[in-house]
Amino acid sequence: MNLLEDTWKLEFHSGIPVYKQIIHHVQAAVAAGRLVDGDQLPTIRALHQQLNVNPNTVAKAYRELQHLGVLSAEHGSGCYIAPGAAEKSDGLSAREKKAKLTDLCARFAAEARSHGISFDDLVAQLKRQHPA
Amino acid sequence: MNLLEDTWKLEFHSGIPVYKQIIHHVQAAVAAGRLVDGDQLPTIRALHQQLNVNPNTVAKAYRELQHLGVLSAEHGSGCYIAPGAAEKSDGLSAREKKAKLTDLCARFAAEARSHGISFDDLVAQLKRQHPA
DNA sequence: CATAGTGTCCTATTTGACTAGAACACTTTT
DNA sequence: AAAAGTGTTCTAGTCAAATAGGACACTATG
Repeated sequence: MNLLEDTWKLEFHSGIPVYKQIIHHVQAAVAAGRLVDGDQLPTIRALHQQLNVNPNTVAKAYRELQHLGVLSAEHGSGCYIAPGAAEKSDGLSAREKKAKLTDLCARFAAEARSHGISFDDLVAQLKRQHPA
Repeated sequence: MNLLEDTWKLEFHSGIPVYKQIIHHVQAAVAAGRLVDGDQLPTIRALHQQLNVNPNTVAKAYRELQHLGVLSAEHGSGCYIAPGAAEKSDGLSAREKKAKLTDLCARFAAEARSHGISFDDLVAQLKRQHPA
């Protein structure tokens, strides 16, 4: 499979950082089974050229994916999907996951508001509780 | 009641902006009934002096509180709790609300993670869905 | 009317996240 | 060995949010 042939619709003005969008694309591909253990990912320079972003931005995304355990970067060779990467997500497709995420956020925000908790407090507390 | 006598433990290194902490303190006091309609809040300069923060930081908090409808600022006179401010929050005390918030965040994060949704996606989606 | 006290506005300064560019270090291939 | 291709690292540049400092406008009090 070749990620380069996909339509990576990066949204530069969505407020979501580009490097996180890249992460999300890869995670979705892994979750959907389009990328499996050992598959080689597009080169940092290849993605940088295709997406018109800085090589370092792609590198940051790959670095974080590496830290998440979904990819293994080998210096001088390339980046490959790490063994067991698919197990780090459930079997939902990207669309299903997005729908679930939207629903989850809606319920969460509604419950918080019903308790008189402000949205900002919510995010602040979430960040504080976040393990990593 | 006198807010100045309270222990306003501002956490400067918590990642939560100071002005939001001030907002939270006032909201908690209103929710707990320690502040009622017509009560005068500490002067911007008084709070600035007590908390060792810039007057403008306090002003920003008060401005936002005013926008939230919990306080009414009268130019040249002072800031007062707006009528009906208490109705904007439920009957929980600050401590109870905080406990509820912590619990809510924990359940939320756990559910998201069980679906393979990353924490950052969570926050990004929350922000996008947030009406205001 | 003058003075002191009040909220408001305008303009930096700081801080952190994000992105960018170039040089470096390692592997593979020839 | 040499060359090309790879990930890595270092040093800025950009932008927004948060904070800071001072000047302004209004009100109450004497």
